[in-house]
Amino acid sequence: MNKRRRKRNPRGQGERLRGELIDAATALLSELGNADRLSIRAVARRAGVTPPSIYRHFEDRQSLVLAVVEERFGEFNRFLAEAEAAASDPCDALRRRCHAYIEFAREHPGHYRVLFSTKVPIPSAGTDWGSAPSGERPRAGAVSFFALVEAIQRCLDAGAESDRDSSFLAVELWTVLHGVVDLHITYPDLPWPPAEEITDAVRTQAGLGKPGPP
Amino acid sequence: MNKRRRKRNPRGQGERLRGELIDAATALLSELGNADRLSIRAVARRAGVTPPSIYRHFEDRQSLVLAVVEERFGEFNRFLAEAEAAASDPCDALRRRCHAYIEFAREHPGHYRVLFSTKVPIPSAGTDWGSAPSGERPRAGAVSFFALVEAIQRCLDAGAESDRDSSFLAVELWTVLHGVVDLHITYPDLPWPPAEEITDAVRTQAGLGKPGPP
DNA sequence: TGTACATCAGTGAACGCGCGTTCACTGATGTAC
DNA sequence: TGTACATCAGTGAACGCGCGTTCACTGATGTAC
Repeated sequence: MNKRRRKRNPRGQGERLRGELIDAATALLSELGNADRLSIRAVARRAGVTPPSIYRHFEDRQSLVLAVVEERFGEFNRFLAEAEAAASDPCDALRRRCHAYIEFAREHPGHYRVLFSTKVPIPSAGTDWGSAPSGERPRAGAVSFFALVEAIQRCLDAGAESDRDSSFLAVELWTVLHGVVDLHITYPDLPWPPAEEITDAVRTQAGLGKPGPP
Repeated sequence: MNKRRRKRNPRGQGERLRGELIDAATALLSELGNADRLSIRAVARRAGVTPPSIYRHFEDRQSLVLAVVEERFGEFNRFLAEAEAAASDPCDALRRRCHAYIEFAREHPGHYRVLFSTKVPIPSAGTDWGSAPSGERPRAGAVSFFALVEAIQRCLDAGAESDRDSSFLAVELWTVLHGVVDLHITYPDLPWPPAEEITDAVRTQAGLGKPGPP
């Protein structure tokens, strides 16, 4: 394919390729929606580089995948936090957070799948079965859960009326958010009502629609 | 591994292997939770047979996978329908249907994932990329959706009070059911409240908890 | 009852593929003198 | 200002693997006579 030999980065700038590899892997992951299928060789092709050059920047395939996933999780959490910024009150902030959740999944379905439908250590594409270090990664997904708990608690503190605590409500809401976006990904052709309408319905039914009387 | 040569089925009984292959594939799929990773060779090993013998019963890998998935879908739908049998009224039937949904996913997480988190034509494990016949299969998942719509309609007909129609309510409920079981699979170690409690909360908040006044 | 033979369920060897990973290497860039 | 040299980002060839699929075959089972 790419006959031209890559113009090498100047000395001391070797880190630049690392970024390009992560970008290439990100793009591929977005198309594949599955960390399993992300191969070293495909990333190398996409980045215009030979496979062995990846090993200068990542110990092995697993490390590359983890680096990419880590970045996506960061982006996801930042995107949701920023969505709250323009809110007028805690319940509005929660609404915006939920809508941002849906928007992220709609814009990046492949990444969403990798983040929230992949069991932790992420198994391998090629040959290397059997090594299953039970890593730290469930935490990464949990970060966004705890952010949701806090957002809900602020609604309750502002007077929203519910007979459940923030933790239960967060599970309820996360569940419906995940359910709606994940089913959209699996069955894009069913005649869905807008995802926001479904989650709004659950959110308001649960008593988190608006702050209490002033 | 299995040095002993398989005792061949008697003439005219060749179909028996077909069943054993589906059983082997079912067991593997349950462990893998991912149709991609189901390989012809692994199924053959599990069934105690050589890989080429599979081609006497299935045209290719894809056909084998589809046959297995079809069977699991049938089992799933039957299980939910049977759960309604002992119900005292339509709302109780709906409750039982929801709980059965959760139970199936809890008992067969791998199968659940294949059924409800795999985009339709099911891509391949080995080499054969590029062929993407946009099959008939979204329908299979949709069957269980329409059964849910009908179960909800029976609740409304029996007097349950809701300001939404059965179709919207079905989406709402399916969403929370899928969300809760799927997140349990991805994050089994989070301190979840019982799945039934979450879906019951949404179901009753939506007005489907009990039939209306007699 | 005995034998020749057709059937057909399953085998064994081989193919070409993409994969992860290793190794010794190349050759432009920057630095020391 | 000019030259020898160390650095190190990236290459090219090779490995052994499991995969899907093909092909010609084997040999026990049942049937025809």
